[in-house]
Amino acid sequence: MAHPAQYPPVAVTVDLVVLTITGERLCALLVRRGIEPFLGAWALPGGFVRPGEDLDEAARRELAEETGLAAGTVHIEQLAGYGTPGRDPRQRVVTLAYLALAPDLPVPRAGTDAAEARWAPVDELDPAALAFDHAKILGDGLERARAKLEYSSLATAFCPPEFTVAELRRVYELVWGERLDPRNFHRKVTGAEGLLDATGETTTRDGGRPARLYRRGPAAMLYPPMLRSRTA
Amino acid sequence: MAHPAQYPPVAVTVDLVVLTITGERLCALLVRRGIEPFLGAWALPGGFVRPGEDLDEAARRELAEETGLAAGTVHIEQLAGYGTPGRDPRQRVVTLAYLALAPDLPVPRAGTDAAEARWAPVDELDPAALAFDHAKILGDGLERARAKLEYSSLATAFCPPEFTVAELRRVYELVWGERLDPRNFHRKVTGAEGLLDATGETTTRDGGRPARLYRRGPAAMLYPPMLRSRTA
DNA sequence: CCCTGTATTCGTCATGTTGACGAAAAGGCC
DNA sequence: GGCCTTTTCGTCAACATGACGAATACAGGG
Repeated sequence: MAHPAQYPPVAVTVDLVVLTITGERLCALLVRRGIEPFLGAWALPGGFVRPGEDLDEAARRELAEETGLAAGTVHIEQLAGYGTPGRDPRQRVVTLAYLALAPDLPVPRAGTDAAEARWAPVDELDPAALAFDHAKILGDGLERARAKLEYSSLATAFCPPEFTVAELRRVYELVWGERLDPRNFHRKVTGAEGLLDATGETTTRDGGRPARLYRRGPAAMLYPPMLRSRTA
Repeated sequence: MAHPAQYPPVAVTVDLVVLTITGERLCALLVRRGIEPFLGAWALPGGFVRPGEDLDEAARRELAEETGLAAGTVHIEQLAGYGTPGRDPRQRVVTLAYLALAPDLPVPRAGTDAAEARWAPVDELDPAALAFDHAKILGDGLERARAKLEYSSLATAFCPPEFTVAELRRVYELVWGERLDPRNFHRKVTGAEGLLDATGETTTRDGGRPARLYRRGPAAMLYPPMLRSRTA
């Protein structure tokens, strides 16, 4: 390992793939760039890692800045690193992408560096319009989220603190873009140990027969996994 | 996004978790550090990303330098980024860790910056003795490998080009540290579509009845997954 | 106040997969 | 030839899944 000083400096940033479900759509948080390069283009929220700041810390700070969201209520995890030379025309920039999942959020506020922010439905978004290599990062984030729904309790991160089985099912349906049988889904998730904690309350906000309300259970993993239909 | 120049430079490195199976053990490649800090301590192989070099490219280059191995025969994938301030006492260093899996390899040669290199059995390795935060990186790499055996064809990356079902089974047993029933394992992997391509040849190198030889099939994913026994 | 519509929740049944284990096949070795 | 080893093929109960019927429990409208 040679001494670092011989190499030109590299800037390190974090970028966020923030996903939420608003109404009937899976949406990603985008900000409109207020500076060059890609001035005016839509991009993932993000920013430079500050001196003395941990990577996770930087990601949580950026999330709070862009969404005004307390970090306690959102799930956040590292996604991957991207550092292809030339991905930022200004200089060498290596970015650590993070995946954040949140329940239905209010309209995002514009951050300090972003002229504007919006929730973009992922299925009607033109990936080529995104700045930098953010289309690839967003795609990787979506794939990670889709895959993790299978074997983890990640889907509950899209739900408010108390939710019904039907609301959880809609998370799966919207993220996977696939319809699931309500009865089999109900049997599966209520049978999975540690996934759901019943509150004892019910709600009729979905119409029809009152549905039991649940909270996130202690289990992080879903066993046995809930497998997507393979159309192989 | 503010301009990068206002922040002090950050060095970017790649570190490698290289795993192989030698004889009856799962081993990780370690190098003894020839310079400060942690002079004389064991560490994961790695080095600085060069200007104009992609991250994956840097990982493959380091792998080749440390093992003398053609990149074609080993599986390599990005693991995670680590950038906690102070993880390198010299300056701020963000590292991108990569996971590499290889079939049984010759004794590694010492790299340019490493005084010495060895295959360390992971089950009798003192994690606290590793330099930097390499114990955590190694642990994350092991967990990634263990998890990916479940739902991918990754185990074949530990095998030579032609292998028997029993050899593939031993990969699972050594990585998971768990014994698997030979008959059920055989049924599972020979039934998994696209996982194995029969060569038509057989071998008796494992003793006993001649075993059919297979090559890696086209499938990257293993469906349905092979689940570890949950001792929950 | 009853009737209808809607969504949840509980069952049933055929099908496929897993885990545990018996037993035959096919070589090496003495 | 007899024995040992390991692979490979079957069997069977337990379990999970997919498809679907049916009862339950509310809201809303006449």
